[in-house]
Amino acid sequence: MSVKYIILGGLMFSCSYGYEIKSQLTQKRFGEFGINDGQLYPTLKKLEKEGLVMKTVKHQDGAPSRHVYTITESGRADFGEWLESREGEDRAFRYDFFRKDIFCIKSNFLRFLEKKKAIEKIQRQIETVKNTIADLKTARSHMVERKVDPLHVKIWEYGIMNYETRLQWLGEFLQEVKKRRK
Amino acid sequence: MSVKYIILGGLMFSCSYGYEIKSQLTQKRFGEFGINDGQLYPTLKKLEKEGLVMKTVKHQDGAPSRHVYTITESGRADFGEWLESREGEDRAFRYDFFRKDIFCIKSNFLRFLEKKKAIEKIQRQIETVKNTIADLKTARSHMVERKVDPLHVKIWEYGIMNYETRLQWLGEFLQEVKKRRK
DNA sequence: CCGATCATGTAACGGGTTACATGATTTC
DNA sequence: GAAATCATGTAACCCGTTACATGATCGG
Repeated sequence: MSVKYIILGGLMFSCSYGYEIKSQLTQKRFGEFGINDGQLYPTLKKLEKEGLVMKTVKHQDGAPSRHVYTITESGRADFGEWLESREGEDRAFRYDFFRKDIFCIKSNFLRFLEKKKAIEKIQRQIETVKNTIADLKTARSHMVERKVDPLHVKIWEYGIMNYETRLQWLGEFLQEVKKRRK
Repeated sequence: MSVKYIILGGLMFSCSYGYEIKSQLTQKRFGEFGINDGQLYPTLKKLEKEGLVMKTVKHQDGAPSRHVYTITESGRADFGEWLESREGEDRAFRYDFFRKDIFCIKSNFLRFLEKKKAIEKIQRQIETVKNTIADLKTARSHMVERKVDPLHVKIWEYGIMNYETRLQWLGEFLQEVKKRRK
């Protein structure tokens, strides 16, 4: 469901076409954070069928045509409703990150791994997280350079804070594992 | 895929049956963090078909039979391989929480909401997070009382740390939004 | 001429959720 | 007598990913 509103939200700023939506997301967000084609194009079609967006084909000579989508009044209404609603902001989602964080799930079963291997696994994760933080910070300074809306920068900083928390916890967790005899 | 290994990992400790696996997860993890039937039972069947677990039906008089599953050697091997592997510990997952955190996604579009409503939304989220932290801390003290493995408590604490980071960020984010003119 | 970039799509699969379906016993 | 608990399952659906498929232009 979120992809629908990521697209619709993008079209709230200005009309656009599939390829641009995709590249804006991947460029802005540094790398893997994109929409895959297999979801992007069918979603756009579906939104059109539902009357939330309107398509106009823009022919270009010497280049493939662009299917430019514009958000309709009904699309704006749908988006506005979603934005205002509490959908997805519930307490029910509170344990999500446990279930979805495979490193956390594995951590619960660390006793089934030799101590040495367990320690190595945590240390590897620490390195990964350090790299992630570095990348996020690089992206952050690019955002500041490009004078991106400070609110968007602030949201990005939430990512950095999250990974810094993770790094701190990993350090504590590593000590806890090292303390164990077996 | 994670459900497979959550089940298999549980069976590494001791053999069990569907209903018990389910209630252990929901009880231990406080509430909504369970497996739904629609996934639990088919997964158990699939694991049996793959030879990773072995089923024995335990008749009880005056109660429905229990289908008790025991992990096989091949199941242990499969689980051990997964646990040792780096599967799911990648950098590729670094932006996951942005995409999957609907409050974050909405935050990017806050300009399309009246300032007053945006502030209310953030304040509501702050309340939700405060409640979540309180609940997680209650669960934590129950764990300590029940003398749960300190490693599991430490993993639980990661959840608490995460939500405390979120709370801190929300406070900063609220200030940022309040600063804006429109 | 090869690979990158621009541009659009479809088909198949996989994992998870919701809802549906059954039925016995125990507790209030 | 109703509701909760114990216990098992299926069917349909939704969202997302991977892989496949096409084709033109531009830069090296």
